Amino acid sequence: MAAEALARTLDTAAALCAQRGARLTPQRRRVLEILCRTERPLGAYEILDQLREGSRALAPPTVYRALDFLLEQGLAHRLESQHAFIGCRHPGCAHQSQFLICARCGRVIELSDAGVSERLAMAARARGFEAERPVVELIGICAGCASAEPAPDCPS
Amino acid sequence: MAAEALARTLDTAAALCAQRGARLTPQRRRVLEILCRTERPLGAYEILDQLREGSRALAPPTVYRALDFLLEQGLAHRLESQHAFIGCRHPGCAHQSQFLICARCGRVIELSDAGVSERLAMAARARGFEAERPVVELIGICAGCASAEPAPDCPS
DNA sequence: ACGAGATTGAAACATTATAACGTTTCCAGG
DNA sequence: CCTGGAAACGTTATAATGTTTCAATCTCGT
Ligand SMILES: [Zn+2]
Ligand SMILES: [Zn+2]
Ligand SMILES: [Zn+2]
Ligand SMILES: [Zn+2]
Repeated sequence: MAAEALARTLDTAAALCAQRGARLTPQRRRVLEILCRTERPLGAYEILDQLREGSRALAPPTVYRALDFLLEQGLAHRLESQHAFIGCRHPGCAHQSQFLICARCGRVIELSDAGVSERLAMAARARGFEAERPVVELIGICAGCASAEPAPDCPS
Repeated sequence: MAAEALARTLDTAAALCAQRGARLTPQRRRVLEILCRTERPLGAYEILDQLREGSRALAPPTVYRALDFLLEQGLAHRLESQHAFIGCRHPGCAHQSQFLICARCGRVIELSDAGVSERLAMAARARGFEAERPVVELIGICAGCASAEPAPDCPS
């Protein structure tokens, strides 16, 4: 994420937390910044490595606690299929997300497609199931990678 | 799964594999049986524990290899949000599944809702994204648990 | 029988995540 | 200003999940 957009995202996050009485401490803010600065999703231990830059010795719970907070506040998302985390692309707006995850370049597109959410809700309701936490992730090939690469059946 | 249904599922699996030239070895068959006999999804190490009953000392790769085979053949599914595996409820029929996972009792309903699949495909296609492996899991409360328990806002 | 390829056994290792416990920091009320 | 309770943080150890590696064995077509 570009520097300006990053600053704006962090400001939005701070405002949201203030408004909710939640504390976006320096450490949590730092984790959010690391997440948002990166295009790709990051594993907890990758975040930890970046947090440690500057010779501080931090342990796994530190980063997992910060992530729990960010997930609760809707400032970050967990990609279950990747065991990784990503900064939310539109924090504040309550949203059910779907993720398009490129298996080649690792980039992620965060959607909030109402049609998909509705269909899922319908399917669940029809079985008397009350959905609380949807996990919708499509692993595949993004537009950029599809055009940059030869077709799957192209003779090299 | 009841004994009869289990036997039928295993026979179907054997027939499918034979037809494809894939080898449903005793070990793989045993893992499939463990998966299908159980209502709930099972972690790899839970399966391993059951495989070991009879004092054999098996290592993790044994069960992961069997699971890889079953996943490839569409005889089992992996629940990404649970780090667990489940036997397919309708093997043979090519299908994209969605899973309703009860957070209370652990039971799983495997859907193959065409409307959901289509909506997802549309949303992806609109972004030039070619989905290869969909992960759709709704965590929530199943009908049985909802009726058995007091409402969330019920004063105890 | 022979050999290529698939399957299995076994040990070590890598990665991801949490439990448990103590300390520090923050903030509201006295 | 004190002070007590809650939230946040530090630290160690450990649980849970998944992979690499290499050697031994089995299967099947020739
Ligand atoms: Zn989001
Ligand atoms: Zn890509
Ligand atoms: Zn299935
Ligand atoms: Zn239930």
